[in-house]
Amino acid sequence: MNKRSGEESRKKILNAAERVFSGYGYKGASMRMIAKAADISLGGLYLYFRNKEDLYATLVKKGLDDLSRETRRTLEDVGDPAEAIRAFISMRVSYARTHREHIIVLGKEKGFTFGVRARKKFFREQRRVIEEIVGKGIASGSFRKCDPREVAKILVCMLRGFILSIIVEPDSLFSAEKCSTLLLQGLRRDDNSKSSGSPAARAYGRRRK
Amino acid sequence: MNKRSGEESRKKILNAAERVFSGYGYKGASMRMIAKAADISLGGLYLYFRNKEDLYATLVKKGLDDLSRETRRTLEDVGDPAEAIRAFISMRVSYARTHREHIIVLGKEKGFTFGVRARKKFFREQRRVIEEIVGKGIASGSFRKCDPREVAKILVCMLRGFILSIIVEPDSLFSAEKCSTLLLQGLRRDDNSKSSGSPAARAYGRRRK
Amino acid sequence: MNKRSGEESRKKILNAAERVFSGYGYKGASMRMIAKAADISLGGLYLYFRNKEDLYATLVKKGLDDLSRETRRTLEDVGDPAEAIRAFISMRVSYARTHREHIIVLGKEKGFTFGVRARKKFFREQRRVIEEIVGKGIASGSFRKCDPREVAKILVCMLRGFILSIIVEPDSLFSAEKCSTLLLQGLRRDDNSKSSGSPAARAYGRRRK
Amino acid sequence: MNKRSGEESRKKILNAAERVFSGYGYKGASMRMIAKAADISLGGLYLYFRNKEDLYATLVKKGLDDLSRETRRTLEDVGDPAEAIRAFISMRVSYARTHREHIIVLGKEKGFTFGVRARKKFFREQRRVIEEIVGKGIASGSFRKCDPREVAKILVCMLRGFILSIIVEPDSLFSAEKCSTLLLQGLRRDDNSKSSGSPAARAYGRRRK
DNA sequence: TATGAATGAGGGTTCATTCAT
DNA sequence: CATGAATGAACCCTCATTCAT
Repeated sequence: MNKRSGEESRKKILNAAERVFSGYGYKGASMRMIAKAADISLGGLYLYFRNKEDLYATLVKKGLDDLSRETRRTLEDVGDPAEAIRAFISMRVSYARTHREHIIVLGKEKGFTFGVRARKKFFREQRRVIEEIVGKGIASGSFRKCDPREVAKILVCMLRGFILSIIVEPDSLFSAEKCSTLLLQGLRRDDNSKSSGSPAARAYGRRRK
Repeated sequence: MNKRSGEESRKKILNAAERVFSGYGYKGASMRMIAKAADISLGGLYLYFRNKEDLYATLVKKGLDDLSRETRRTLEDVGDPAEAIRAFISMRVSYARTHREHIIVLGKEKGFTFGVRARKKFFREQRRVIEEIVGKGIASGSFRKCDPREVAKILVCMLRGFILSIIVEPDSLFSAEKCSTLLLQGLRRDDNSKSSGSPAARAYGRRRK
Repeated sequence: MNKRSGEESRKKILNAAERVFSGYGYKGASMRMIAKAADISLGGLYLYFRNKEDLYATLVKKGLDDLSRETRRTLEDVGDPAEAIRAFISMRVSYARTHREHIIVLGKEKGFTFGVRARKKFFREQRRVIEEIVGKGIASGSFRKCDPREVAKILVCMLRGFILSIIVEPDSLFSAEKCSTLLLQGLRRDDNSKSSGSPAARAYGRRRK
Repeated sequence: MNKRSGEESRKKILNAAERVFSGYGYKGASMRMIAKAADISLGGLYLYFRNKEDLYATLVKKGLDDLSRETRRTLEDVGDPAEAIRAFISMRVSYARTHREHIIVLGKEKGFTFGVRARKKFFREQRRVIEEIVGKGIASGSFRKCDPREVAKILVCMLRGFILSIIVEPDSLFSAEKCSTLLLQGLRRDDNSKSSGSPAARAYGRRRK
């Protein structure tokens, strides 16, 4: 009967579920697969989680909480905004690489509210953190004038892309260092100037409705 | 009987499938839903596509081809590297916004090789295009010295993140303009210098295995 | 693939479901059993009925409608109240015997509204019919004074018991003739009198709270 | 650990089981529900009862024994047959009303022999009791000539219907008084006569096979 | 005596796919 | 070309029952 303590089983299941969900997506993962991966019976899963969604939601919550904590920890000792940006990117990239099992391709279903909500909140927080850093950078004069909100969106988006890439193109990942440098220094040489918007770019924008 | 020409039916199906796949994900979409959306019988689907995977793969291929074409078209007249970068980002963002139904949350299954392969090839091409632009920029002296491959990876990753964000956080999308500017000019003020890599960032990298 | 016309399959399923439901009860019957009994695949069931409840409800509705029609037909030509009572009982008993498969031990579940509602309506109608007959009998002077509503309740109850007995004690069923006679003539000899309520009966009623 | 004496636990379980079975039916009730209602562990149930069926059977046996005892007690002091009939009906109706939780919609399964057997025996006994009363009534001249067996069947059937009605139509129950009176006096006025069986009734009987 | 974690068969339902028409 | 009835495997979940503690 393979008796173990309750907490132990719960953890085994969460571990297995993480692997399976991350490998097959929410819909693609079956409770049977998870049970097998956790070396527990099918029914056993339901002793610890009300249903598939509950199991998934627990996993998501745990993952996001962990990442939130890690973010706070990373930034608490860093004063310089540029350093903070570097540290943030470095941490997130490193975390994504080492916790690739946390990455779960989200399912789309009616009433699949929890995961989405938690994720939104998480990303809102992350953006706020970056906004603050950038804001401080501008205030201190070390960053040029720009819209901190927009920078935050871009950074978060990029990291989202990085995470997705880990799954679909793990052999083409960028380095955190290079990414930070690019973001901080830009592509142009220093003497270059500031035109915002160009004929070609606008042309495309117009061509499409 | 709903007679139409073969080609017409095929198109109807592809259109419907795009809508349905993009709305429910690969696993979440059922052949029945697609058949209904295409106003064709369930069996009819199988006259035009061998199976669900085939239908999906066709869709992906079409989408990527279209985007490839669009990319070439956008860049063919642009000489200046900075302009090219702007144009590229602008086009991709604009395209993603207007073709959000092309975006399909990818399914993961054993033997789901085609979509992945095609996608990889597409992104490899996209990276090559950017590499070229950046390479030219460096050669012409308008860009600072950097690794074009790495820049390409970063840009592609960012756009991937943007696309995913359209689905999961459509209210927090960045603007192409701001993004281009950030990438070209960077965050730092011009007089700032070039340290690559910092204590804090490296610290985190080390803390984790 | 065992192709048949849709209507044919539907009927086959309804027939099988009637047998299985009546033999095992609502909960005790499984869709698999029904499918096997109908010589159709499990999935095939769901082409004709949305779910188990729908299948059951269809069956109940059909049965009650049929019985309602039969009731009307039986009574439309009968003028004399006593004859009507006899005819009614005779019909119901005979119907129950020949359609024992219609009898389904009702399941108890949350949200199992349909069957219950339809049944209630049916029995309300049946009581109304009897009330009318008894009312006419009293008016015409052939029946003694009594409460037609109460008589109706009693008769309907008795028939309900009969139906249940068919399932649980098919070897101890009463005859419609004898039953009618008892109801019409009563147990006592004519010269006997009318005391309503007796010491013993009242005693029991009081003993219990 | 919730220590109590064995007998106490047994009773708690039986009480809980009665409530749960009567509320959800045999199939609808789960051992978990019963355990929870009895405030005992799931495994604990199986210390007192071999399995679900055993628990159910015990309950049925207890209920029927109780009712048998009640029946004997009610009738032991009643001499007059008419009074006995009244008392019997009154007791049964009153008992059913106050012990509605004894009523369990019976499950039907293969090998579900016990409940059925006990019930059959019980009803056979009940019929015998009534037969005796009616027989005495006829012998003493207070009842008209009729078949005591048939009367017994009818009465038992009616009470069975009453019990079922408590569950499915608790707002349409007849009164014991009125029922007794109807059975004793019949519907017809005294001067009415004796036809046993009528064209209409027989017509229906013949129409159906 | 008592617990509750564990099992696995079986429940209702969906779905990609096939095929006679 | 087109239909839609039919299939059966697989899905999520529940349940009676067992057994180490």
